[in-house]
Parts: sequence; C-alpha cells; structure tokens
Amino acid sequence: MAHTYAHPRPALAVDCVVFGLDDQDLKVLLIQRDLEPFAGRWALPGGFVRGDETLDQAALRELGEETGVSRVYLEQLYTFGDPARDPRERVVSVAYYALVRLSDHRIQAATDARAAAWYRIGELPALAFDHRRILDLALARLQGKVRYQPIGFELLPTKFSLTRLQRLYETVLERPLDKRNFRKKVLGLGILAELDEVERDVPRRPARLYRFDEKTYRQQARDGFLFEI
Amino acid sequence: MAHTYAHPRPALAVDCVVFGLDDQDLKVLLIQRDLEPFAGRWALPGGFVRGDETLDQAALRELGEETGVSRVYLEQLYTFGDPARDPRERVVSVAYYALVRLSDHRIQAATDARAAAWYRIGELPALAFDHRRILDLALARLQGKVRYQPIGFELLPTKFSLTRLQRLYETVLERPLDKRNFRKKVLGLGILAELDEVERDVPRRPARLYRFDEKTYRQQARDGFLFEI
DNA sequence: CCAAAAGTGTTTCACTTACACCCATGA
DNA sequence: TCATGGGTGTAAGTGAAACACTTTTGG
Repeated sequence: MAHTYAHPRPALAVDCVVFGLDDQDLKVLLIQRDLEPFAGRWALPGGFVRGDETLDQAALRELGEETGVSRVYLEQLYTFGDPARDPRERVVSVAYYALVRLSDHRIQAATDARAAAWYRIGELPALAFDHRRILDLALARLQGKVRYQPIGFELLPTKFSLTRLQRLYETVLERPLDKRNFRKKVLGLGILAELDEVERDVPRRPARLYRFDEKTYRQQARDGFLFEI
Repeated sequence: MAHTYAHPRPALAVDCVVFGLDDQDLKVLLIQRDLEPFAGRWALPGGFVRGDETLDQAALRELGEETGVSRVYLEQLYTFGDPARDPRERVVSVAYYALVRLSDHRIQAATDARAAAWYRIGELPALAFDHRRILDLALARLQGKVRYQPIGFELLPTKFSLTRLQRLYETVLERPLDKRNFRKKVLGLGILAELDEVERDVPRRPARLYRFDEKTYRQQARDGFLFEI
C-alpha cells in the first residue's frame, strides 16, 4: 500500500450465483448475453462496480437490474483475477452466491431485451467466461455451508412437513438422507415448532406441519450452538 | 457483464496477513508505512496489482518486496471493498493469509527504508486503514482451518516431539488441549513417523522425536481422508 | 533425591448409522 | 381395498472427553 496511486487498473466486476430451490430441483439463475464477447451465451448475472457503492451493493444492484431478483442475502464467495479470464481486457470479478425460494422469484417474461432463466444443476448450458468454474465453487460452498447453518428453512413456506424439509436438504446436498435419522436430528435441534395442523387435500395420510422457530434458533446461535445435518 | 467497458475504476490492491509461529507465540508480519495516509503506522504488507499478474502472484510479489518473505502458501481470504476504506480514493483490496515458521523468516535488519516486524497477536499496535478487521478475519479463518487440515506440521523442525506439536496447536487455537487425547488422535492419523531418536541436552526425560510422513499424508488426502484435531 | 516434563489406558457419554413395519387417508 | 407417503424405535459402532499416576533424565 506504500506505492504511488498511478497504475493500469483492471476493471472490477461482481458476479452472482443465485441458487433457486423448488420442491424438486436445485436451479441456477442465468442470463443470456446480448453483447460480445460470448454474445448469445448464458452467463451469471453481474456487472461492473460503480464508484460509490460497496461490493455487496453492486452485486445486489446488478442482480436486480438483470433479473428482477431482489431481497436476497448474497454472501461473498471468491475473487477471480486471472488476467485472461476476459478475452478483451482485464476484468477482476468478485463472486457472490445466494440460495432463494424459487416460487418467490419467478422470472418475469423477458420484458426487456435480455433473457433470464432458471437452469437445473446438471442441465447447464455452456457458460461465458470462467463462469462454470465460479458456479462449481459456489455449489461446493453451498453444500458445505448447508450442513452447519440452517439455511434451508427460509426457503420453505411458513408451514411445512418434515418430508418437505428433508427433500430440501436432499436436493441441495444431492444425496438421499435416512428418514428416521433426519427426523431425530432435526427435531432434536429444538428449532422447529410443531403446529396443530396437518396437510390438506392430499391423497394419502396428511403430514403434520411445523414452522421454523426463529427465536429459539437465534438464542442457540448466540450461545455458540452448532447446527449440523 | 453486459455493460460497456467505460467505468470509473477503483484501484485494486492485495494485502497479506502472514502468521508466524515459533515455540511460544503466534505473530503477525507488519510493515511500517512511510507515506501518507497513515504514515508511520503499522499495516499489512500489500500493494497494487499489476496489469499482467494474477491476484495470487501480486500478493506473493508484494510480500516479497516489502518484507523479504517468500515461498509461502498464500490463500485468498476475502475482498474488502468499502468505498471509504482508503481516505483518499477508492481502493478495493483482495486479502490473503498464510502461516509460516518464524525461524524461516527472520526479518532482515531494515536495510531499506521501510521497517518490517513480527508482532505478537494480542500486542498489536494500531493499524492503518481497515487492516485490523482484515487481521481479525484471517485469524478466525486460520483457527477454523487448522482443525481439519494438517497445516501446522510444516511449521516445525523436521524432527519434533509430540509436546512441541501440541504446543503449536495450542498456540494457534489459543486454548489448551488434553495431552493424552491429543496424542491418541495425532498418532491415530498415521501421518507421523516415529524416529529412533530423542531430544538431547534437556534437563529432564528426553522426548521421542517424530517426523511428518508427507507421503502417507498425500495418499490419505487423495483418498478423501478427513484430518481433524 | 528433586524438579520437570514424558509417557500411558480406561471409562463414560453422545452421536451416527443402519434398518422395517404399521398407520391414516383419499380415491 | 388399494396406493401412497406418514410416522415410529432400537441396537451397534464410533469417536470425543475427562481424568492421574509412574517413568526417565539432569542437576
């Protein structure tokens, strides 16, 4: 930091890996580029950082502008700075990731020129730049994180069944979990409140509904409690 | 990424949090600034990224230039982008951290103008910019990481006693560990080779010496083995 | 023989894992 | 009555944590 301030400056961008969850699938939000390079290719939403905003703000703003998705909690992932990652000139990109409820963020039918869409993990198109690498890192981080932070709960309806919650974790982790063990574990955490209510209009025995007991969770988090699935 | 490429560009820097370990202490490598702002204050080594180098390369280069420390494994920590973190103009900084053996990196008596020195964690001077925040984050990350990666072994002499190794972990984690459990654990990992040698010239029963069995460790790492202290 | 650290095992407890059957409901 | 998922308990194994005394050496 003790140098002069005259330097060739790389451009600074942010990119967002937004995972969307519905009952079946884990998806990623992509946009279709309309400019070169990689015109027509799918890419992560993102763009350049403005002079007066934090990196977090830039990520949120670009995400909103390009996809209409707002009010998400973005977490910084990693900064990619390979000089050749943009074929034209140097662009350093700070990557963010988030996990949201798909039903809260239906993409509006492309009213503006640019298309945005949710793609299933595992059915991804070729991506622009090094975005595939960014996405892979984000997925690994998400799967690591979900095991010791109760991320998923916010992604369900207020009232949900344990099976629903289990499916959520299985979707994110991409592997099956044992039903009895899952229930033991998650109920043992004490952060679910059992409701006097069950599913309705299902062609089978209706499941008991629960809600996330945020108050208890916060308290436990304060006391250094370790969440783990 | 679909915008035009004309933007006011923040300057891009890297900063390095280098932890040094000796038998007693965990220290951090700091340099004394000779320029405004914060002239005379201590700061993390770092500087601006050049046009043709990766971020990792920039961090290594700056660290070498400012402190003489080289051949360390730097890991990216976090990117700090608050518009006001530099009082003059906007500087976004990608922070790195590393853990090295203190005895390998004695700082040469300041032959050039700028001073570099190791400071004990817990006896830190006031730091320039937001470097205190960066340092705190790095320490938290180090303490988290050391528990599931055998970072520390490289920091000891080739031959070392188990007590020495335990002190190392206690120093980094800043808490005492149980002797018997520690030995059970670390020997159970199978990555230490027992030598036919003991300490010499100690005024007590001499301890058996071990060496880090890197070959076995690499093999286990390949097989998805999980290290944990 | 004294000081100082080296070295050593066992028990308890908590948690993870594997595993199979009956139940309630709507169609 | 059938199909569908809802709901439940136990046993075995693994690993973490707590804990105290004897041994060896140099001075």
